[in-house]
Order: sequence, then C-alpha cells, then structure tokens
Amino acid sequence: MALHIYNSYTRNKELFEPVTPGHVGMYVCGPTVSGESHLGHARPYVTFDIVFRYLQFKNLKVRYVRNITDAGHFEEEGREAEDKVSKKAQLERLEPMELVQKYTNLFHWAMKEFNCIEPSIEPTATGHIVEQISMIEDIITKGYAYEVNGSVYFDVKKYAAHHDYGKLSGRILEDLIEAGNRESVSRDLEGQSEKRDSADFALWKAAPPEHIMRWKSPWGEGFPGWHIECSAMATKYLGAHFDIHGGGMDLLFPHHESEIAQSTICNHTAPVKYWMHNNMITINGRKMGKSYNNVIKLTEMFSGNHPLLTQAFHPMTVRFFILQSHYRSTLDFGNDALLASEKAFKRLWEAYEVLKKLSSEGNDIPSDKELDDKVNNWVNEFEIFMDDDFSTPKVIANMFELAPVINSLKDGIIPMKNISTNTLNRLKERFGVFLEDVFGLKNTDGNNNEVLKPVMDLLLDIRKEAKLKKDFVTSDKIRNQLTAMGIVIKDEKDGGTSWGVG
RNA sequence: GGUCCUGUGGCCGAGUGGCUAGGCAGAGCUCUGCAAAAGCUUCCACAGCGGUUCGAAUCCGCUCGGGACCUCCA
Repeated sequence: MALHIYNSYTRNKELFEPVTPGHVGMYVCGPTVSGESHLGHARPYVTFDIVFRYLQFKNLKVRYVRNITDAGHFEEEGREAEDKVSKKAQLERLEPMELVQKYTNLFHWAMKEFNCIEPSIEPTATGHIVEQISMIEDIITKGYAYEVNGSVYFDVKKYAAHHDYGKLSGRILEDLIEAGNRESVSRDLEGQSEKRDSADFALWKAAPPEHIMRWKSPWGEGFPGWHIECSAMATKYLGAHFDIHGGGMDLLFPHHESEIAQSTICNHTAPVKYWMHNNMITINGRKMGKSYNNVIKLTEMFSGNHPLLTQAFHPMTVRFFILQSHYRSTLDFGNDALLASEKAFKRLWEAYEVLKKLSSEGNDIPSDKELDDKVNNWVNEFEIFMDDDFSTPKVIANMFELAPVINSLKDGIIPMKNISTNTLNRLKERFGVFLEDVFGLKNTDGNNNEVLKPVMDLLLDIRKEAKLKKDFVTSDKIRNQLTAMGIVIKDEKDGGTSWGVG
C-alpha cells in the first residue's frame, strides 16, 4: 500500500515519493508567540503531528521542523507599521522577549497536553536573523529585490515574468496589482509609494525609532519581513528542495506564495514537493480568529471557563474531535459536538482496554469465517484509509465497527472461537498502534493511581460480599458514594467489577 | 468586485455514480436485585429546480444559502 497526499500546489492527490528515499523533510508554520493559542491553532499542530507519526509508522526517517515566530510581524504598510510583539509588550509593560517566552511556554504546554510529539527542530525567527539577511542579499544580487529607504522589497512583477507566481493560491498577478492600486487610493499612500509595485512584498523593513525589536543590517536597523523567516529556516534545515510544507489554508496567500518566490530565486528550484493545508475550525459557521472576536483559547477549553462551554474538555477529547473530521474539511465547533466526542472517545477507549485483555490460543480456524473476514478487513483498512490522504475519520469509523465485536467477545456473546487467534492478535496489535502511536491518543482517567487501586480493590471486595448476602443497602451505598466522588463502577457479566474515574 | 470552497438526518461528521459510513442524542428490547456499562433493533438525510445516465448525495447547469482568501491570521 502506498501513501497518497493531496498536494495543494497541483490540487491533486499524488503518490508520496520522498525526495531522498527513506527520509522525509517536513516544515510546518508554527505559532506567532504574541498571544495565547486558541482552538483554531490546535488543528494544524494535531494534523501534522498525525502526519509526522504516520510517516514514522511507514518506517520513514522524518526531520520535522516547526518554527516559532518570535520576531513579530508588522502590519500591512498603509497602516501603522508596528511590530505586533513589541506593541503588545508595551501595553503589558513587559520586555518583548519576556512576552515571547511566556507565550512560547504556554504553547509548549498545550502541545504536551495534546500529546503532540516535539518537532525535530524548533527554530526561532530571532535566532536566524543572519540567515535571513544573507538570503535577502542573495535575492538582491540576483536582481529580484530592491532597497528603498532602508527597506527591501521583492520584485513580484519581475519574478512573475518567468515564474508561476500565484499558482499555489490560485491568484492572477494582474488582479493583485489592480486590487492593490484600488486599495492604495482609499488607504494610506505613504508605505505604498515606497514599493515599485503594489504586489511587491517586504523582505526587510526599516525600523521606526519606537520599534523595540531591531537588528543591524546592510540597509540599516530594521527587522525581517513577513515571509523570509520560513524560507531561510526551511532552507537551512531541510535544504533547497524538501518533501512536505504544511500550514493552515489561510497561509496560502500571501505567506506560502511568497515563500515559493523567495526560495525559488535563491535556490534555483521550487522549495516544496508536497504542499499540505489544513482547513479551519469554525464557530457558528465562521472561522475562529482574532479578527472575528470568536476565539476559544486552549486554556479556556481545558478549564471550561468560557461562556460557550458547559464544562471543561480534556485535551484528548479535543484531539479526538479533530480526528473525527478530515483535515481538509472545515470543522464546526460546538459544545454539543465536543460532548459527543467526549462520550465517543470514552467508549472507544474502554473497548480498547477490553481488547488488550482478550486472548486466545491455538485457534487456527475461525468458527465464524464471515466475522473473521470482516474483522480482518476492518483492521486492514486502517492503513488503506490513512494512505488515502490521512483519512482519520474513516479509521475511527472502523474502530467503532470493531468496538461491539470486542465487547461481545469479552461478554461471551460472541464465542472466542469464532475468530482465529491470528485475527485476534492482529486486531490487538493494529488497534493499539493506530490508536496510541499513530493517532497519539491516550488514557484520560486515573485508573493508574497506585494508591487508589488497592483501596478500590478492598471496597469492591466488600461490595461483592454484601451483594452475595443480598445486602443491597451496603452494596448500593458503596456504589452511590463512589459515584458521588466521581468514580464510576460497572458490574461485568463475568461477575467482576471494573471502575474508572470520571 | 475578483478567485476558490461549500450546503448530508435533532447535533457533529464520512462519502471514490449502483451495496444503510461512523459518533452523539431519541425510541424499544436483552442482560441486571436495581442501576451503570454492554449487546441487539429502530426512527430521522442528502438546499431547490432542471439535465446527463439503466441508475446521482456523488457528474453538468441554474437558483438560493453559508464560508475562505484577496490585510497579520492555523
């Protein structure tokens, strides 16, 4: 089976063939640490964590680079050219780097909560000013950028004469120029007049006196432009041409389009073989974003401290919620949807716990060939579905098909002999690999508490004795009190009792 | 205004022209001292109108609705 990836650049599903056999270079646009991450931010990081994990499952060696944008991007010229990071810092009376540290820490905390594997390299923009400057110099030398008043701009028109500018984002240069010209009339004229053409974008920006974050450059003191950091760092760590570049769909233009232009000029080759873009998380049908004022921060998500939330949601619930839809579809947030995911995930995980305890020996021939085939088929499809552009929702659907079978095997509703030992073992192995290793899901309750376990064993033992004596007052008292404490107990068909927190 | 995406049952969501995705919620049943859990069964769909086709949620056209990008944005 071979992995196919939907390539945003060609708008087709393509067979994935690494540039260097056995190795994969993957770059994902990381967070701008000028504020707290919200639910929308969770999507790309969970999505590409799955990609990272799955590529490794496929026995590929992956170098996963995800940057931290800590230099702060200025806003569009025509408005105030202020550095977002330093602006906020002044408001909060913090050093810019103090702010950067705070939000970087918060971001890392959230990633850990989501059980996202750390990237191989997590470079910062401020740590690569030198690389960015030399890349800009290179572009100037090659004649595709020009300096004006200490700022450097990329010459889009010149680039577009011989390259496909706009292909990734489906844009036509003439439209951009027209739109730009129209804008410049109604907007500010100052910043615009510096550029030779409205479609040009900044590589380096001269810093006004009040700008705190500034670096020396051949063009005077300033700070890097919007897009150059990703190009510089991707090139440095992954080379001129690498496999996968990921990010949110909203980065297609201008960010990724510009990255392609810059890198192509510097490296004489298109930087990326497969462009991957995740879709947005919406809330009431609208993209979650600062400008819409409809964000739910991750801290609010995990604490339930938000008007739209009826309760706290565990990071694994959110992760599962994200995996239940395909990464290229919009995903509509709602409290009810999260509640549904919470229950669904719990049920699935409990089935998995049950599955781990099942065993059979020496049953070579299944008594129910049809069922045995079905199980094998569902299990085989895990990989087939993932190979088809990471269809996590389909894999989950199959897991839910398997859940009743697993539970029935345990309860004896389906005799163990109905499926072969091989089938059972394969089911156990694959279910675990996909649920834990590929999907990165993990247990959410506290059954592993070393202190609690013997206490629970004792209580359940007493309750069992009471039940045998038909002393239901005592047995119900234990059960009800435990329920009140948040511990749910379940009487199993085989006479045993299981329990769980939450 | 330009470019593109999208409209699936109470909610969230898969859907490659023909075979009920799945989850949550609802209803019934089985099991159970009672519950919970589990199992089984079941209700509720493909925005509208045309067209192509033996056959369309799936392809085409139109209408209506929603959204994204064109500005930092996951």
